[in-house]
Amino acid sequence: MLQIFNTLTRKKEKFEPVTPGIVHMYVCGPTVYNYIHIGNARSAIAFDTVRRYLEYRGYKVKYVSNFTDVDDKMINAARENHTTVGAIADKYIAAFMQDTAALNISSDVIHPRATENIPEIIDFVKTLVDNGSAYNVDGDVYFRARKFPSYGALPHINVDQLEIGASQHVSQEEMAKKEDPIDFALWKKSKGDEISWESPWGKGRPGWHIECSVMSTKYLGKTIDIHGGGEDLIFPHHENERAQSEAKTHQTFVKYWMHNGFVTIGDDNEKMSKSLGNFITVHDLLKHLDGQVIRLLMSTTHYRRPIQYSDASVQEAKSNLKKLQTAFNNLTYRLHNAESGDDPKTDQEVRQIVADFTDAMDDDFNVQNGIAAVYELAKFANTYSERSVVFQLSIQFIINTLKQLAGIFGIKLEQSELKDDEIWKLIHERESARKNKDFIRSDEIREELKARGIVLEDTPQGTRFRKEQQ
RNA sequence: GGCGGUAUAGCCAAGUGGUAAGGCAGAGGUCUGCAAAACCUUCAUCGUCGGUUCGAAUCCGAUUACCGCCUCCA
Repeated sequence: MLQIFNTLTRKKEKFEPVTPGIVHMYVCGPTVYNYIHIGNARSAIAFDTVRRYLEYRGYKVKYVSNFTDVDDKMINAARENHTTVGAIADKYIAAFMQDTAALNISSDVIHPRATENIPEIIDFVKTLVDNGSAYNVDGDVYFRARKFPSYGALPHINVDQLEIGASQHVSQEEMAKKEDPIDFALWKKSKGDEISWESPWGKGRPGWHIECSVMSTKYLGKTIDIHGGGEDLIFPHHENERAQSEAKTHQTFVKYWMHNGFVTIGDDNEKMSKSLGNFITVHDLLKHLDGQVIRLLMSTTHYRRPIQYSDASVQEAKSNLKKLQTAFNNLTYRLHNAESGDDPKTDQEVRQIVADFTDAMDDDFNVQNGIAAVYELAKFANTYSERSVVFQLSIQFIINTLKQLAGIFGIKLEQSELKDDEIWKLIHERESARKNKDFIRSDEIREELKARGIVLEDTPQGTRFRKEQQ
């Protein structure tokens, strides 16, 4: 039985989607005014891993993740670069697609943009104004938060105990306009020449929270199964989404709220964020690091725990990735020297490991126990592939299983191929040199190939090769 | 000030009452022409203090430290 920790109830709950067999999930995406940093990547990876596991469990998943492509930061970025908000968005959305592809995040995602849903946003806000949930003050529209009975339930806060302006991000003018300090903007009046749209309240643009409510309900329906994002979004962003959505539809907005922990960095494990300026972009990281390493590091940390990003954690992920690839290579190599048929006892042991994996992952995506099962399978694979007699079908079964389970973590296991004839010649030359006990020549060849990134390994079944990763 | 999270070996980390999974790094070994890879062995009493219990990392109380949120944030 799959259980998910719901931020709203702070409990693990049995997962039962609204429609049996189908999961509707929405994950808050980035504001596209810069390259994404590894904190953004963490969120995308965490929920992509959730998605892959749900699919493994047989669910069909419809996945929506937005791009916030208009807000103060977008406007400032456009101004600084003497270009348009749209151009900034296009540039960084393209970069986002590249970066997330390198992290092997599924591309089967609907990516709506706020600016492409303006009429729907205006309609949504209009409904809230009409039913008394929101009010217009001279072109700015605010939501009456206190009027929503359960306001504060998601973040578990008592509205009266909020320290007004604690984060020091709200201007005096804005405070003066609101009926109540906790009210939040649905629609922002245009300040002169900045990007804007016509609306019943004059020229303006959407507030931040409204886009997610609009796009979530538009693409996935009034009640969705999973809504995800970083834990910094719990309040106010997700609480505001919940309030405004339910004030409009009078139905539960989200069944399971899921929030991922932060990526921390530095000796004091400080949260990585764009505003703190301590961020590493995925774009830069990929220049010298295999995306699969980052993927493994992040998908094997439980989504609610912080990830300490450091040289040590990257190194560990590198080693572990290599471990998986090696086990896969060892098996694949041995496939050529296997007896036909299968070995039921081996298959049974593999199935047991898969059962352990599933048990772990069913428990709120307990990936540490899940990956432990995968490492056990890798060890089992290595031991098996060194047996004197192995069976093709069993090897193939282990390969398929290893590939499938690693795939849930976003790790692609593929057979490396050597297309270069010259390299093959050298490998064959070395084999005959070894037969003639000409170890000087054979070591020479091994060194030469190593310098070209190809490592040779001698086994009882012959010489095998692998490409050395960077 | 309010709310929440975390504290387990050098590092990452599992574990919700019965005498501490797994991984990385380290050490020793097997295998190998030498290697590589793999495999085997080895490496902690769970922040501190007190309590409950036959028995606690696990429950209760207190305490300390670090991190996060309180309308920019994944």
